[in-house]
Amino acid sequence: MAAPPPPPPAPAQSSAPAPTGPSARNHGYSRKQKSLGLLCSNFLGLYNRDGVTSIGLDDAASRLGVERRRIYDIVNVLESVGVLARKAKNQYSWKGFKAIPNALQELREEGLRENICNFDGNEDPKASLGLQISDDEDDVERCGSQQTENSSPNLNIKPMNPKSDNRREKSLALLTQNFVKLFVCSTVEMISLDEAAKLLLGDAHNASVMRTKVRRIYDIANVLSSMNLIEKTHTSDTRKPAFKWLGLRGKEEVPQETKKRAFGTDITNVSSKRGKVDSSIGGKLDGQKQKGLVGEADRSNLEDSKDGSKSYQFGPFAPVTIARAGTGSTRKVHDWEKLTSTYRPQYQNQALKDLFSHYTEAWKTWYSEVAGKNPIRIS
DNA sequence: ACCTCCCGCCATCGC
DNA sequence: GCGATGGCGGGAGGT
Repeated sequence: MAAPPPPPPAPAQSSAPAPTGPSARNHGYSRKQKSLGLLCSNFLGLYNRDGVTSIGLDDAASRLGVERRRIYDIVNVLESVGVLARKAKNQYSWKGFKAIPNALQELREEGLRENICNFDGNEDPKASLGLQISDDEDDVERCGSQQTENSSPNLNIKPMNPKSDNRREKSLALLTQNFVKLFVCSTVEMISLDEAAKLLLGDAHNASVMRTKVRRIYDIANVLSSMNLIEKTHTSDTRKPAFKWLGLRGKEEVPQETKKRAFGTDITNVSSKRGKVDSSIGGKLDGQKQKGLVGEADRSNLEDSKDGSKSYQFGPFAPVTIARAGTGSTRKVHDWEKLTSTYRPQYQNQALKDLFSHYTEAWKTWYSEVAGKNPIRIS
């Protein structure tokens, strides 16, 4: 792989238990520091900048201090929404957030074509959602097995043979796309976890299958929420976990970071083993209040952005402040059609770049401090 | 006790 | 045969 930057005592991919140096401190280990969402935020912070066109998985893994397996996870969902495109083995090309609108548009069209949509939040979704969500096991009857295959340019994973199609069918990427279609193709703004699970799996006749899929949904949701495409919440009534679509608009309300898990508010996934904390790195991070690199930069930029009197709309990273636009209580924010056409153009504006450069600057600063004085090098 | 979801084993794929 | 991918679910942290 590339010259491994000295920083993170490289958590061995999956080798020996890497005896965490001097007895791990007290700032005990916390899963939050290793969430997929956080990892994704860091990943984006690392690569979302000018000049980055190609991303090497090994490079990403070592920079982020995680094993490849985790990189595959985020890369798969990022690819599903167009941010990345597989180029070759170990190589992905960075498309950036500006590619999201198109990707979503395509997913939408695809979904409409497949007749996935139009279910109303309240009704029994399964009925209307014609998702090609065959449940495994007896799924052999994959519908069309290719629907996803022939459209989206970068949403796709190569054309596979019918056999591997089976695998593809259960892939995180497909699940992600279908999950997104749920929102993009309908007018619902919020979908509860189990609703989503059912929609994406058909009625889980099998509890274990369901549990597994739910795990996947959590995975997906974590990265999507780190991009602010969705927000984790819970149904007002039942309090059941749910996901709110933020899509290309902003949020209208600050997602209280105080919530259980505030993705993108902490930095790094440095240590590796569960139950361990890299004393050196972890400690420093701790001390430096690695907080908010992403989340905050994000938010603060919102400020900067408002200055950006330039009429530009924020995308996934929409500043909370700005997003307040339609404070209407009952906004069924889903004029997708309008949104896409409206946002697409603006997406490629300078302001967005500024926002991210600021954002990455913060990361860089932290990185060089914590990780050792070495500047970041993008492959 | 239930919810979340990290972790890494191991089946597959592609060469 | 081998490295790259990534499905999958055990089980531990979080609430």
